[in-house]
Amino acid sequence: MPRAARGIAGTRGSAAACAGRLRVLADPTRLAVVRALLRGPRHVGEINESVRIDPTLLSHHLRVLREAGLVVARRDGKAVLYDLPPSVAVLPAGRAVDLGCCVLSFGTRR
Amino acid sequence: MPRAARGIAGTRGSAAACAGRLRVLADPTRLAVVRALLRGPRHVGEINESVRIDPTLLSHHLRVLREAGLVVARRDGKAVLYDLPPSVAVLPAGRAVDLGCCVLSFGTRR
DNA sequence: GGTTGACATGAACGGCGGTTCAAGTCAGTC
DNA sequence: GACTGACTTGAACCGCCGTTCATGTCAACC
Repeated sequence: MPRAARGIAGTRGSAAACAGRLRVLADPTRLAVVRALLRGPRHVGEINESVRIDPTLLSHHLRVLREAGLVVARRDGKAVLYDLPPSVAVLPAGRAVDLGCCVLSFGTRR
Repeated sequence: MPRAARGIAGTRGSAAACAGRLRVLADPTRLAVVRALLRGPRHVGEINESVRIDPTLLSHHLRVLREAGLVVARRDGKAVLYDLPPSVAVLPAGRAVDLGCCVLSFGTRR
């Protein structure tokens, strides 16, 4: 288990947990994934149209996000559909994620 | 220069820059420092009353925050006073920091 | 049931980042 | 101007994290 996810599990609600979740998002790929999912559920292939990296690498990043509870996955036929769990997506719709300890909101542009 | 700060300097405004700034905050100590400064300027000694770590280590973290532009320092006699630059501290007063690419807001409790 | 397409998982490598230790700077005080 | 107090800087260690390569799984299709 990655350090960030383990930190979250072990210290839920503490400052360390907050830093742990931020650490999960402190990666361009994972941040791009979350921002893509803010616009709605996406298959892995669709996500990769945004981030454009080796699918294996994307899968690893998705695992980190999953273990941090920042995304959820479910099978959709041959593909897998990723989405933000209700606890993470907050108003204003498609513009912010709730990390529990803090809220990360993105600008109106883009 | 730390990777996070270098990433910011080299890719201002991009997703990588955003991730870089998040990475700077994705550390319990640095997060605690910023949260302490949200309540107003503090000397290093005062900051350390919040975070309780080796002063040398705190100094290193403060340097990372400085190089990321998330804090500013100025001499105050024998001590050094740290503060959030105006561009970073945003409304609601003492509750959020503006990273340029996104805004990080903290809950009302604590 | 074999094949293909779409992802996930495991192992291993390399580099960055947090920490520590030792030394340096800067400003007051005697 | 030596001394102390408050930080800062530099070098070095080492573990974690992002990446890659190789392999495994799961579902649809023929």
